[in-house]
Amino acid sequence: MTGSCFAERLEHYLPLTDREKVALSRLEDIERHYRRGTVIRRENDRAHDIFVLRAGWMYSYVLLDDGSRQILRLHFPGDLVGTSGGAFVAATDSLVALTDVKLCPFEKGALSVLFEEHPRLAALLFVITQAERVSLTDRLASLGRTSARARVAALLLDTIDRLRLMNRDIGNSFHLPLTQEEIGDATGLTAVHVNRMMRVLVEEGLITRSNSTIIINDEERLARIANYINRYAELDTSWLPAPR
Amino acid sequence: MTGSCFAERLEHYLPLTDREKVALSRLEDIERHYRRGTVIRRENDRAHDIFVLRAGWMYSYVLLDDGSRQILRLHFPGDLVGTSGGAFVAATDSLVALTDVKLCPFEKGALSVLFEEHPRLAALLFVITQAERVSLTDRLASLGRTSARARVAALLLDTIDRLRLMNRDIGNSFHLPLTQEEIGDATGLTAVHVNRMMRVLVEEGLITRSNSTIIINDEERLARIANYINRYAELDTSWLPAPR
DNA sequence: CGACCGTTTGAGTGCGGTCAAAAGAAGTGG
DNA sequence: CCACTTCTTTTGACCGCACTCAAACGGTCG
Repeated sequence: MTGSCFAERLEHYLPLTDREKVALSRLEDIERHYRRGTVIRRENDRAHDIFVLRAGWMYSYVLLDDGSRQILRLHFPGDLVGTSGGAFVAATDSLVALTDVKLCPFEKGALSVLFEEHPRLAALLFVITQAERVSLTDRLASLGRTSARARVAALLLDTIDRLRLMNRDIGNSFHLPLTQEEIGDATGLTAVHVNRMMRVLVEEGLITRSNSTIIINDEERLARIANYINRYAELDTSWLPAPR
Repeated sequence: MTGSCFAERLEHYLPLTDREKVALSRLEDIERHYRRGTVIRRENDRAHDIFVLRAGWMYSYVLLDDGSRQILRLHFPGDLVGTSGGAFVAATDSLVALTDVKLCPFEKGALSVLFEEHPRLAALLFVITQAERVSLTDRLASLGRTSARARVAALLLDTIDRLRLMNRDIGNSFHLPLTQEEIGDATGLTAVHVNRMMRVLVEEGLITRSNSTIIINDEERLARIANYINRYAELDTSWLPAPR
């Protein structure tokens, strides 16, 4: 164990050298704890830092002029969070802790060292960023061209597949600490309609709910109605430079 | 002039060294021409190559099971196209030429050299990828939380701002070679409703149309109703490593 | 135990979709 | 260069999915 959560995630795609692991562990020198509901950073705040999410769930969102909210992405342990700070002086989105979280902030300048001394890690970072971009385009198609029922289904599937990345033995159920309001803000629906769609999925036997635990009964059929593709299974790392 | 279209784009953010320019020009060694309407690459094709778009417009899209199409992004001269190929063996989207185009394909392995020998360029590539990711999240909020009228307005504004990146003296008008069907597929609307919304924008005096030329009469008000932010104006390159 | 937040359900509305048809523009072949 | 076809735009009438508003119910945390 290197103690680096991010290294652990990256090793799913590629075995890392010791030097690389040490470099990555630098990003997690500082660990901070935040309570459920804490706003870690607001849109337009200065974006000095990027974060490694070590434990707990977060999400990023934007508020529109009319007061409505769009949740841009859920974040799970092992994720790099607030990466848009790498491109802009001011944060483009807000970050909230959905559960209690352990978060490791690092200055974006720390990436500079990575790019200079660890070209393979930098390239892997690029690959992962591309995968996230593709995941966003999947959601774009979901919001633009699929029904409310399909959007809710897609959110559930995306969530379980991403949880599986860091936790192999999840099976077909997981705890979902999102309110229906939040599911609505992620899928572009109202809380009321999310409720109805969840009930429909239950009635169709596709999922089961008890409290905030979701059981996915028929993953294949759910994926078909949601037009969902699991993008996280396999990345192409064949072209990366040699490790240092 | 280096002859590299991509280098020219990057110099808007950062003056490049001669060595860097030479490295970038490698990516444009091969230039191919395609006619308007040509499908350059289909979803699930092998994604060996990434492209520099030298001239003309393109777009990337996905088809859903029910036959509907979501246009994921428009591409303009100076853009890197098909970058998702960097992360996946098979293409995640299809690429089509909207006008006649000049396109420079390069193997994704060529990026490896960039990461090893030009850390600053690699980091700049990372920055630009992040900016594109943010642009996608803006569209996500647009599709998820804004009206049809606002979505069409946002598409027009995003287009003109991106054209301005490579062509300073565009003013407030541009030629839009998209059909209303295509605008619909980009904004998650039907062609019929796009037509209606365009007419509304004209009636409100916000834009003027003649043939396929768009004049933006009141950019500020249009941006307000569209909830639009120009993300391309300024990127934070302060943290990048030293050039080589 | 009460206050609060989230879930659930019902009734009615409206934005954007669907279907259809006609007019206009652009490409194609003789 | 014209006749024909096909694609695109435009407009009208109607429909339905998802939204709004409202109220009741249930869980949870001071």
